[in-house]
Amino acid sequence: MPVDPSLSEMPGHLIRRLQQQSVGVFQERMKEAGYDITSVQFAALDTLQRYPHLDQTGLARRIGYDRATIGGVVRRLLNKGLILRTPDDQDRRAFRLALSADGLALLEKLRPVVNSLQEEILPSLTSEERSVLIGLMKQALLAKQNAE
Amino acid sequence: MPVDPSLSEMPGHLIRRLQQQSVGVFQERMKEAGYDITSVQFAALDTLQRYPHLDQTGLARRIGYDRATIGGVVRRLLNKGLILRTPDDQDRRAFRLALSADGLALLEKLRPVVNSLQEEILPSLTSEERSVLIGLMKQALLAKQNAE
DNA sequence: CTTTGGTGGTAAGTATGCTTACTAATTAGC
DNA sequence: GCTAATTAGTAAGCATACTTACCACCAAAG
Repeated sequence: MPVDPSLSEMPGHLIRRLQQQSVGVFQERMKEAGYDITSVQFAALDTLQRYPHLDQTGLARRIGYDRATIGGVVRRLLNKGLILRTPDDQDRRAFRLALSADGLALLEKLRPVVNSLQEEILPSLTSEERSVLIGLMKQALLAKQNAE
Repeated sequence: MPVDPSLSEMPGHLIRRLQQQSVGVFQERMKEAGYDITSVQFAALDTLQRYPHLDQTGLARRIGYDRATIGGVVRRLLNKGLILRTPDDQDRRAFRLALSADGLALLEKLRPVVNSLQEEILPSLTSEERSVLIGLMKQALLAKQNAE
């Protein structure tokens, strides 16, 4: 029983549904594993480990968030004690972000959970199909990034 | 310059980025055309035209929203005068939803805009690639729906 | 050195989306 | 026919995400 013939053909609708399921799988697995972390928060932690010198705007750009949105994410991660926020020496408007010891420890525990959950996001796809899908999604995104 | 090698390989992250771009394209084109309608609201209007007898929960199920979320969408569409909400004869808990005359007229004007915008959501993909991507997304979603 | 433009961060407002909890009403079980 | 389990809708709370507007500050232009 297809949802709606017309809507179900629209990429925008399909993407939205996939996003819902993706977030749902992530939250479910995290909850099962006993962690209280969203996919957005994981992306922030992961990025801060790889790029420790980022300020908030840099972090937002790198993961693709809005400057305003990242404020809330950073605040919640600060409240959980997972990151540190120190004023920039050169620029008194900016704050440099870094993982705390707790944040680093948590991140390393999260990685295997996150990695194993990736396959569940796209169930019923063979690994070839999954690779094709990932490749196509990257292609669609890259064009956008180059356009700016 | 890829964003982050690891994150950029994760379907969940790619899906989220695609969703952002999809919504962004939709809002941009709608704003240009002079309409104040979100993609979610369009999906609701479209579905109500095809299934006029739906109540809120039925509408939510059909498009894939949460029961709680649809309440806000319905309220905003009501405020704009685009839909009608009448108590159900058989079930005094439920409300039947239908397009208003304004809603129907607006929907017909929106369709061409929405249809032409679908291709922009996945730029730099050939129509074959787009078809493959849509097919794979549908496949990944169908499995989920069958599982419930 | 000052004015002007751009940038970092926050605040407020709007719109999804979820969970949990609640009320009211319906249905199923006995 | 009454109780128990479901269901429709709302409310409250949390977490994205966006826009616009604002303040503080930096950087370039004259």
